[in-house]
Amino acid sequence: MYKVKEAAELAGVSVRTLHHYDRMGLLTPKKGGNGYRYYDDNDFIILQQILFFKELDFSLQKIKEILQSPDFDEQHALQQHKKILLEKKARLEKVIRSVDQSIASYKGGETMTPKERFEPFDMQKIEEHRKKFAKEVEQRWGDTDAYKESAKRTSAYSKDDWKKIHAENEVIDKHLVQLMDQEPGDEEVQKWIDAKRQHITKYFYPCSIEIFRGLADMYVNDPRFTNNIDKVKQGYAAFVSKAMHVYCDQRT
Amino acid sequence: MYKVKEAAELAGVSVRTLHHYDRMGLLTPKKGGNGYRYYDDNDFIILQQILFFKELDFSLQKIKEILQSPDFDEQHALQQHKKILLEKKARLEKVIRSVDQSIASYKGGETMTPKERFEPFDMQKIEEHRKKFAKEVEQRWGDTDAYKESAKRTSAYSKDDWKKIHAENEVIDKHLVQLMDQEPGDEEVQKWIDAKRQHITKYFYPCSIEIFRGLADMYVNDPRFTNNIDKVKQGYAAFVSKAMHVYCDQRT
DNA sequence: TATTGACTATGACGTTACGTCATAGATTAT
DNA sequence: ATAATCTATGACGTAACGTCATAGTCAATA
Repeated sequence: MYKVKEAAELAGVSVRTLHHYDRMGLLTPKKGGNGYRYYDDNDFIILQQILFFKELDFSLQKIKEILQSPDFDEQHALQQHKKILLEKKARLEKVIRSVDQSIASYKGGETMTPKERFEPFDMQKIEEHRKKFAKEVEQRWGDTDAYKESAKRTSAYSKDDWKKIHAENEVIDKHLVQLMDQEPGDEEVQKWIDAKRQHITKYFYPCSIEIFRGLADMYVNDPRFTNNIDKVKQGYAAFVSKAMHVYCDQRT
Repeated sequence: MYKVKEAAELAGVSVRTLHHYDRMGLLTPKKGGNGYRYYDDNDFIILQQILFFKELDFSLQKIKEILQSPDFDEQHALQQHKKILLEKKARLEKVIRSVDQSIASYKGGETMTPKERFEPFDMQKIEEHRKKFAKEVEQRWGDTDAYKESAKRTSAYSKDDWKKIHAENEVIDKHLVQLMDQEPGDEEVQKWIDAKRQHITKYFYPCSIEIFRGLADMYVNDPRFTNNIDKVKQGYAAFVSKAMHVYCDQRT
């Protein structure tokens, strides 16, 4: 039988935390006539379980559900939770790479312009764009397996994966830049535009014509995106956008 | 000149977010006679900078400092911030491995007992223990370089690092188990106890005699820890604890 | 035994970055 | 002119406690 402070010290948490758990009905120790909380061995076991799931980054609400529902599918919950953690990690890795690039820019010489600050984010913009459409898709077709699949895929790339993705994209851009004197409807141009779409489909999500057209618009309408793309070559954004529209028109 | 909603949509944030930034003085657009907020190109540049640093996981307060202090050492801030991110990532990876182990335990057969739930956490317990001491150390010697160094080290291990650390530890345990019929003060035993201390020093923190003694006590007093250690062999925790005490006694 | 110091309880506000109403005035479209 | 849409401000809600503030309880000391 330990009183709060002792119990808290043994478990390595704060007194306030135990108060909190008590109040929310997560861990309710016996109470003496004086109103004091007394923690016994059983309470400690529960507390350990709480801390366990907390380590796994579950919310206290979820933990309450887990510990208080005897038929809770813990296995499934863990699987689900792992996915979330992997997504978190992927996001973190993106962020770290961005910071790295920022640092590198500094070392490379003069201060970054505001525009340059956004360079590492081209792929993120694509992601944002996808999410917008994904919301619509979700509302239209619900939480289909295909949709889930694509959503899963995008958040599992490693550092090296991203490098590869970027590299492949550069190849496509290089070819298209060399074709900028051609008509947007030129066969060669259209071949590479198709490659662009395949690239997105392969690494991000099934890029439907609708979505592709949306991307084309974004290329010229979103200044952040335009600037980014035009870095490849002046006027490249407009050219690609036109070519993409031709591509989409041919397929509807 | 865009009104809030339009501006919000262009930037991909909510109207409430822009209200919020305005109120906290982070992004204050021009206001019309009707009290409406009007965002111009310059506001968008600022907003982009805000979003950039937000991606980097800075708090809005920090962002305000960065954007409003002309002599802010952005370079240094980025370096510092990267460290924090790497620590975050390391913690995340720990958690993911823990979840993996939990899942594996399920697949390995019967349901986990509460005790077994804590198995993956031996290293974390060591970490907790270190933190306790670290706090004292910090109060005694302040934020010294040596302390910072050791703190940095522990949160930078990769998946593979941990594997190696575990493997090395197992080797030590294996040898000690085979020496369990010897006296705790036996020379061979003491050699491996020293190896144990070196192991901790190498991978975690300079393991002083004081701290090592604390660990010895923990081995037998913290049931979570004891159970974990006794999995190696029944009675192993007590044996190691005794041997560690002998080791420490010899050195004070 | 009275007092002091350590501990306990409850209550309530603070934190972060907004989300989500609620209320009310302004603008725009029909 | 009326309705639909947009805008503003204000205020409460969120997660998991931290941090007082106030007041009662317990154990040791003078």
